[in-house]
Order: sequence, then structure tokens, then C-alpha cells
Amino acid sequence: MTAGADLLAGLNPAQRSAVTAPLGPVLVLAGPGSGKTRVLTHRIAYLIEALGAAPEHILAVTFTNKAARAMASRLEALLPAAAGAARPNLGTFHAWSARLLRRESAYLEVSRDFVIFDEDDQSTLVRQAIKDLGYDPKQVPPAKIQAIISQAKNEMVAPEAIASGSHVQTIARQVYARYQAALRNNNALDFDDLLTQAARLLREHPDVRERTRARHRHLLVDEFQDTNSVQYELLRWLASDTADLFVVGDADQSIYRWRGADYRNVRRFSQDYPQAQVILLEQNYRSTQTVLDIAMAVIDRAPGRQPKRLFTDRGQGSRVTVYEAYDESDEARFAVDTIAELAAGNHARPGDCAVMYRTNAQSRSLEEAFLRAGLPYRLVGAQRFYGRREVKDVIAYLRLAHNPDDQVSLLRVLNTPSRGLGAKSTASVLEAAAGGGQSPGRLLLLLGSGQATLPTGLSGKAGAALLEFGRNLQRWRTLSQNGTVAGLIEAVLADVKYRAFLEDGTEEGVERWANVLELCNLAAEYTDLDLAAFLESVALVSDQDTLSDAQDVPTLLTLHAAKGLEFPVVFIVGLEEGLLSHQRSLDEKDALDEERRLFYVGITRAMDRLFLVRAFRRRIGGASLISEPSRFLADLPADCIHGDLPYGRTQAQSVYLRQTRWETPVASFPPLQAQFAVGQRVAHSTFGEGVVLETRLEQDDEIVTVSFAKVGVKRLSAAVAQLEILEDE
DNA sequence: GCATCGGATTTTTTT
DNA sequence: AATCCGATGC
Repeated sequence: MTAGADLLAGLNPAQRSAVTAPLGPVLVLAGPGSGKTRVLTHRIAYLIEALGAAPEHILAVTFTNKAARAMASRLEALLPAAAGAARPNLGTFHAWSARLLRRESAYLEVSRDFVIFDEDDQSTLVRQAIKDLGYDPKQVPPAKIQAIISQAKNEMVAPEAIASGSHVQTIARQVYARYQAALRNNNALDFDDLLTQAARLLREHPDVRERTRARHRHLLVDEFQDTNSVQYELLRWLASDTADLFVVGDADQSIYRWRGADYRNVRRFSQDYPQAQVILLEQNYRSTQTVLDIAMAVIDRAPGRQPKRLFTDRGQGSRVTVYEAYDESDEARFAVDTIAELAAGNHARPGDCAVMYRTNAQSRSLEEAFLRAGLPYRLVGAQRFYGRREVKDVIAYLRLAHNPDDQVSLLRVLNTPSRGLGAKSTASVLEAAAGGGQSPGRLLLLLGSGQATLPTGLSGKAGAALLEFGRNLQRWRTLSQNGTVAGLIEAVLADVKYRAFLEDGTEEGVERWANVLELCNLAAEYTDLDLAAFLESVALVSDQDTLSDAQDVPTLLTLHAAKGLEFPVVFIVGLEEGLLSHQRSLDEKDALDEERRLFYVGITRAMDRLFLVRAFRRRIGGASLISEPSRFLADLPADCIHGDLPYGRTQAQSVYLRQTRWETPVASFPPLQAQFAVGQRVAHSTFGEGVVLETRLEQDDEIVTVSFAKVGVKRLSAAVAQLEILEDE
């Protein structure tokens, strides 16, 4: 059998030793661009092909659906599955946990049909709990309480166990207890519960543990540095005695500390599994050496890290440009002008470029500059699709039909669109439900089927509206159990005249209706999903997952959103004290270290060209303030930088500098080596397999013409399209 | 129930 | 500055 040999071709020695490591705990420390996804997918293939593992016994966990999908498609290219054959289990921690909880729902305080509450739902409940306890939401910030609760959950701390050192903590403890009770009453779990309950089940119930371990004999974890305590505990319970636990991560890219992620889990792993093999991936396939030198100069100042020596054979590349703009609009103009010049000179395509920033608010001036220049752009993550009011409304109707106990959804839609049921009517419904010992949703269902009478004190008009709502709810519930999701949405929209409600004559109204239609299309696509599955997939997607990369336009995104991505040309803007690093991180050492890592993550997204930009003055809130350059700029090695300019240059000077900028760096850019050859067989994640017809080097990119079996001839940029070379048999 | 006004708020956000 | 939330008035 040569099964193993094929898999290993094209891997460097470090990657190969990771892929072929014997079963047991393995810790792969993967620098940026070192091919960690490649290692993960090859490891899975190796488990199956060479070690004879059953695919269904493999579980690979990621943090985003997108990462899971990417892994699935690369795995498919590597190891095409026979029809009907079992596939490895790939998914996010949360999706996996939700599945476990539904399977083992007998051990839960909620039923198998539980809904998943997102952060919006959470704040509704927390706010409600604060009010119920007689506190003023103004004096007790719900967001802060919510953060304390979430943190407690992630550390597996029960309400009673919250320290009562401060006033806020005392209140948080009460709110926490009430909040948990409210979740139970709503037959709901929040994001944190998915993980904590899964961990609890594994900890407290040996039978569940055994069953679950039997299903997943081989575990793999991506972005391990981002795991929090619960996720780590989950993995520890999940790992059987053989502990075939293969984790890949990079503590230097840990940027979610404020979300509970603890990169010290990397160290903990080595302590808990002293026999673990540790493999360092240091060769970078993404960036020029100059970019790596800058990155290392920045990260080497971070204390207490495992040193890594990143290297590449891509050559030195052009120097990094540091530009000091006058203000935020000059900064934006610089980015737009430079991208336009690069595109006009054929040095890069617009879609190769990305502009990264610390806070979403910074996207504004950039968007304005793009609009003024008449250039299209793509904005990542400002407003998530499922977070939009109209989409949430429709989903609330669906959730209510699915789970009538969901009071948060009921209260959301009871008077949306308005049907004359205000605060007073709502209160009497809640009161009547509480008096009858059931949820308000159930009461309305009974009302709709004529098995209950109107609560006392409801006048004719409100009563009629309530009756109609109950009848509708009854119908939707029947539809939810028998019909398709798309059919249910259609019925709801028609019954409540939702379109008329949205379309108020404004442009915004039209847009909102368009979003609803998009949701309908989405539902129509998933004909194989029942309502429960649809709601779950909707609850567990993020805006990151809906990011499409079809158009050839520049991308604007936060540094956080940039993790895991790469671009030939990267701008990092707003390199000022108070912004990067951010104001709120200045008084805490650990927070400041994380800002440094965030900058490092941004730098290492760049393949060829990197621009670091700061503004001399910036409008923050109301006032325009003179800014200090970011402390990180001082760490950059001078010989890697192009444009060592005094701060506070005038606008006229910047224009002059901009016009002359391109002569040197472009000329000094080293020629690229061709990666592909005519006649070679290659695989593309969406186009499938094909044969290379032609390849040529163009500026700093390789243009490959491929004839695909399924979609015909395509011209692709090797830098953008991830083509995998297939070995001939 | 809806419009309007005043006041507070403003980091990042895998699920 | 701009947006979001809540209270107030009609």
C-alpha cells in the first residue's frame, strides 16, 4: 500500500512528523502561515488511510463554521469519500455540544427542543432579571452583569459561588440565579450553557461519558490557543485513556482573552500530558521575509513566550511602508489611492487588498474615501445578517412556533407588527399565565384552540387581537410540525402582514424586506432541514461565516476578523496610542500584551506588501485630538521600513510623497518562482479537479489557466485561489 | 401606541 | 458625532 506516501508528498519535515505522529497527545505549535490547516487535514487523512481509523470516530473541532467547512472541502479533495461512506465529524465546539445535549437531553433541565439564546436574548433576560429584583438598570449596567455571568459560566462557577467582594458582584449573583431560572422557563440555553452543560454531563454521568468517548476516539482541535476553561475541560473529559488528542495552536495569535480564551491552555496541555509530542512549525509559506522580520520584532517583545524563528523561502520582498497621515480622512485617502495605484499598475488586484483596523468605528472614514473615489469595497462584520431587527423578528416567530415556552421570542413578536397589544395587555397575559401555572405561549395556544378563555380585564379590542394571535400561533405550530420551514415562514409573513409593516416607503424599508426575502431563500435551500435544525444552524452561524469572497474588491475588516485570513496587500491603519493599543487596555499588562499580539496577527496576514498607517490627529467622539504614535511602531527594525518620515507632515507634502512612492519598491520586488507546471493535475476547493493548461508569472503573482472537469477552463491567480497539486499515481 | 426629546454611551465579538 | 435607549407627552 502506498496510501501513506501520497499523503506525505509536499509536506516539509516538521509537517510530516506532525501528520505521522503516533496516536496519543500531540501539540503542534504552528506559526502564522505555516500550513496548520494542511497539517490538520492531512492528519485526518493519515488516521484513516494509514492507521485504519474509522472516519466516524474522528472529531475535529474548530471555532467557526467557516473553518470547519474549509477543512471539510480540503479533506474531500485529499480523500474523496465513496458515496454513503462515513465522514469525519467536523464542527464548532458549540455545534458539537448542542448535538450532544439533544442526544442526552434526558439529563438536562430543558427539553430536547430547547432553543439557543444569543447575546441579544441574553441581555433581554438579564435586563428583565435586574428589573424583577428591584434594581435600576441605569445604576446596575446590564452589560457588566452579563459579562460577569458569562465569565462565571466559563469558569464553571455556580451563582452561589460568585465572590461577593463588591456591590456589583452581590447583585450579579442574584441576577445570575434568576437569569438561569428564566432560561429554564424559556426552555432555552445560552451559548455558554451549551459548553458548560456538555462538560457537566461528561463529568457527572459516567454512562454519557463512555458513550461519547466511544463515538470520538480521535480528537483534533484547531486554534487551540483560543479555548477557554470549559472547552479545555470538555476536551479532557472527552479524551479517553489513550488520549488521541491532536491540538494545533499558536499562543502568539491569542486575541480572545476578553472572551474567556486562555492561551495558557497550551502550557496546561504540556503539563497534563507530559508524554505529548511537541512539534514546532516555523516555516512560513505566506509572507516575505521582510514581513516576517517585522512580525518577529513586534512579538519578540511579548514576555513569557516560546520563541519561534519564522522563516520563508519566498525571498526578502519589498520594505514595509510606514505612513503618517494628517488625519483619519488623509489616512483613508492614502489607503484608497495606494490601492488604486497598485491596481492601475497591475501590481495587485483590488481583491488582493485589505484594510485592517482596531475598532469598527474606524471603518467609517475608510468607507467615505472609497465612496468618494467611486470604488467598491467589502465590509466585514459591521452588522451581522442574523442580528438585523427584521430577521430576528421572523426568527422569533419561528422559535415561538417551535418552542411555545420561549417567552423572549413571544414578547418580541406579540406586538410586532403592532396589533394593539401594549404593556398593559402583555402584563395581563403574563399574569394569567403565571396564575394558571404555565407559560404565556401555552396559554395563547389554548386560547387559540378555544380551550381557554381570555384573561380578565382585557377589553374587546385587545382581546380580539389576542385571540387572533392565539389562533395563528396554533396554526403555525401545526405547520412547524408538518410542513417545511419555508412554508412556515411564508404563512407567518402573510398572517401578520409583515411586508406592509416593513415597507414604510423609505429605502430602509425596502432593504429590510429584501433581508427577509433572503432569509426565505435560505430556508428554501435547506429543504433537508427540519425547523429544529434550521433554528440551530441559524443560532450558531456568525457574520464571519457569511463572508463571501467572490468579488474582486478590497476588504475592510477589524484585526480580529482578519485572523485566519491572508492578503497579498495589507494596510493596518490607526497605529496610535489609545487605538492600537486601545485605551481600555492601557492599564492592564495582560491586555496590553494582547494588543501586541493583535498587531502581530495583522502583520502576519500580509503576503507581499504591508502598509502601516497612523494619523497625526484623529477625531474621536466629538473632538479632534493630536495623537501619539503607537508604541509598537518604535519596535520596528529600521532596515525593514520604507519611508521614515517626521510626524505631522502637511497634507500637501503627503500628496507629493504618494506620487513618488512606487518607483523603488516595485522594482526591487524579487521575481516569483512558478509553482505549477503545464499538464499538472490540481484541485480547487469549489471548482474540483482539473489540469493546468498554461501558467505564467505576472508581477508578483502566478496566473494559472486550468481546465476543470466540472466547470471548464478558468484563469486563476495562484495567490488567491488555493490550488492543491495532485500527485500522479 | 407612537413620536419626540434628552441623556448616556462609545473595543475587540469565534458561538 | 452619532446612535441607541428610555422617559415623557399627545
